[in-house]
Amino acid sequence: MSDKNLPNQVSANTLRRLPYYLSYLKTLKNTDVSYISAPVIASELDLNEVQVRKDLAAISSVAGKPKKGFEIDVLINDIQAYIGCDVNNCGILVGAGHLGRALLAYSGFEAYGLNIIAAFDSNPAAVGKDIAGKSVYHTDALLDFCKKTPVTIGIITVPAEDAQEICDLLIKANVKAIWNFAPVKLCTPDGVIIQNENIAASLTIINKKLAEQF
Amino acid sequence: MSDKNLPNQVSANTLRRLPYYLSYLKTLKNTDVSYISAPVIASELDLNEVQVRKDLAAISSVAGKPKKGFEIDVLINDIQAYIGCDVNNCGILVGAGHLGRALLAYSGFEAYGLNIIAAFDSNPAAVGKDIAGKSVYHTDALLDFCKKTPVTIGIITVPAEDAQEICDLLIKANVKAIWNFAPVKLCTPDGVIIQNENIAASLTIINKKLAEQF
DNA sequence: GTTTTATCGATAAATTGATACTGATATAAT
DNA sequence: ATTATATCAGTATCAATTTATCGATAAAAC
Repeated sequence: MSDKNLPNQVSANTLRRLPYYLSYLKTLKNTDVSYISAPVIASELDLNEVQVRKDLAAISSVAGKPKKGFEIDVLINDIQAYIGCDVNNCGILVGAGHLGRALLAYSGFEAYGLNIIAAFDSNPAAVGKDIAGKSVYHTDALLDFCKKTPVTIGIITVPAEDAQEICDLLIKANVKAIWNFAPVKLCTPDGVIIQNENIAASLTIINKKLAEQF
Repeated sequence: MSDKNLPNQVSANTLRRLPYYLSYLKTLKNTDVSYISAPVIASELDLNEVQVRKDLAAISSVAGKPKKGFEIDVLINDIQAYIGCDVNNCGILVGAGHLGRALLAYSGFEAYGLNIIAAFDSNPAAVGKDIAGKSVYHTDALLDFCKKTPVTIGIITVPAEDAQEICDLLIKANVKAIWNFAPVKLCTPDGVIIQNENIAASLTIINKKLAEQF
């Protein structure tokens, strides 16, 4: 049973806020304060005080102390543990275009438990290259690669029209989760985790707000 | 007055779905069908039928026809217009690291009305380079640049600890919106639009789902 | 031309997430 | 030691979003 004393139904919104808490708490680590209260976090991060308390209660087993707040070090540890900083998932990336290369080179994912170990592309010009110390193989080699080295997370950075095909391939390769950067809904069997990253959506929101303002 | 016959309070969630509608509708353009119904879109995109209808009603002035649905071409046009594909916003990017370079090179933003015209970095090694035809200048030159060439959108891809400083600089340079890729809450005066892009959040969600499953 | 039916649009219900409120409690001040 | 107070945790309220229901209607079938 996956029974913990923490609620196992934390909303995606809460999850989204965790990295912000973490980043803020880390800025306090160098200072001399060792406790932080929910109202202070809330005002710094422009959130509601109760919301902060609920978020923290959901992911941390430690209780806050009246008049002082929460112990910063403990909070940092709990958030990191909850986020999965301690896990180590192997990932491969398919589509070594601009976006793909950037993600390959980006070093921030290790802090969130993801280790991208290789990339794949069907473009002969990309195959064989080395990006940030990671090799780019031909997509045809993907299945064999995953037989030898079990991969948990597949990252899709191919154009929208190719995304489903790559998705099918990744599922055949037995990945447990797919992180999809193409703006398309992928068809997947039950049990495979899909996380859509939607950069265009943010631009849409910006455009809308800009248009509203003027 | 910014009065249209469309509701001007479309939720962020709806906005987030629009790119998916658009991408799906475009796949139908090559086929021989010219009408699409809300139930079909819903099942393809794994959404609720009513939700699809509401989203479309919010952004399109055209009515759907019983037994047929919505005219695909009209929908595509309406979504594109709403998203702001037709606008042309000038953007600059600060922080020509891995992520920054990727965004510079990524060609998909034009389709959403954003044209990144230059990049800035304080690292001498990056200054002077050309990335995807766009020059990287020193951050010190940012203010002058924006005086000559008005910039609407500032993109922050610097490390978390430098983000606020760059944010202040961009505001001094009179940008109207800031697209922030650092996982920190930025302090800004009223009137400046902030859109946070939070790649770490997605990883958090994936990790959580993976942990739940096993 | 009439009937059947898929889909629409609108309204209502339910769910979810955010915010406000209240009593309890540990810390700090007197 | 006693009092005052900031903050916590839990409960209740409120707002927003999603989902369900229902009559109306245009297209298709007969």
